[in-house]
Amino acid sequence: MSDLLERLRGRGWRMTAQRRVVAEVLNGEHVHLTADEVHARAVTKLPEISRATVYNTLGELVSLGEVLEVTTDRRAKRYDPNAHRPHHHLVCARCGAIRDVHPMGNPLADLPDSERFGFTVSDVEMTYRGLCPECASA
Amino acid sequence: MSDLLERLRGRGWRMTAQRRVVAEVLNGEHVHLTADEVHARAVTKLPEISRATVYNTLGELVSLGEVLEVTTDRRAKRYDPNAHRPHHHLVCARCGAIRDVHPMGNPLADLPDSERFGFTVSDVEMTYRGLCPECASA
DNA sequence: TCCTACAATGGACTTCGTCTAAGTCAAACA
DNA sequence: TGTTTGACTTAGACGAAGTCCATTGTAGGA
Repeated sequence: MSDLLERLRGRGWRMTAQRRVVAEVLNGEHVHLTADEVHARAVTKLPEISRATVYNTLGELVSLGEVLEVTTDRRAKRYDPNAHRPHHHLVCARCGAIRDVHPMGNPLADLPDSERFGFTVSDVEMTYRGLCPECASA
Repeated sequence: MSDLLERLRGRGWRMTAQRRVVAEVLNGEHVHLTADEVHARAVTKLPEISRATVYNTLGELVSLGEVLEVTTDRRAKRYDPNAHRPHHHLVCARCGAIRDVHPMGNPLADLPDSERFGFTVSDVEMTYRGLCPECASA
């Protein structure tokens, strides 16, 4: 994750304690935290950090392309640091657990011209839904 | 749409003016209204209908499987009466226009076992994004 | 060290949606 | 047809998630 900090500094990001802490919290595989969860963890490292700053910093990381916003339900947005490798999501319908997945095939090619309505289609988001092992056996 | 009203009555739905109006508003192809838009249109036919009733009725139509909830952005949920034929959505990233689309292929089969993490996968939602003809030429 | 533009703060505000208590009415039944 | 009753509707309070803004603080360059 220090690569991230380096990259950000290289882009002219002013480095502050708050931004460093937010970047540190967003680290790992299958990490999909809400803004409030990020805030809660950031507070343990930097007690005076405000919610607004967490929102601002997450928004900046998203527009820099370093973090993805994930919306799997109508609750809070989640932030996914795995922006380098394109992927989709698998969500447990009961407990909300999320996994990053990499389906085969090319879904963009699966949309015929007759179904494009003249749109310039550039991207597709897929959300698989089901039950995780724990919820399926419960 | 009177089929819908018949089906609902057959399921023991108490028929009220409010419910009839909501069902009438949700009629057509490529209809994806927010709850407030449904309310605004319902009010022109039945001025005293309340927002809460529109929310209640939409929620009931969704749990009866007659209407789908669509979330294409972080704004309000949209309600899609095209629940009979499974489909996905194509969304304009600039103006938010939505079209129902039917991609080829079977995206569920495209998720290898090694990418299922033990989940029982039952469904997939796809959202294509791009620019509609008007926004692309602007 | 000082300056200044950029960042952080906290609280008010907005949007979307849910809940509640009280009033109303569709439809079953006499 | 009139009565009755419990489901339906209403208005407004409430809540969660997120944005905005005026003020205060500070990173990093001169």
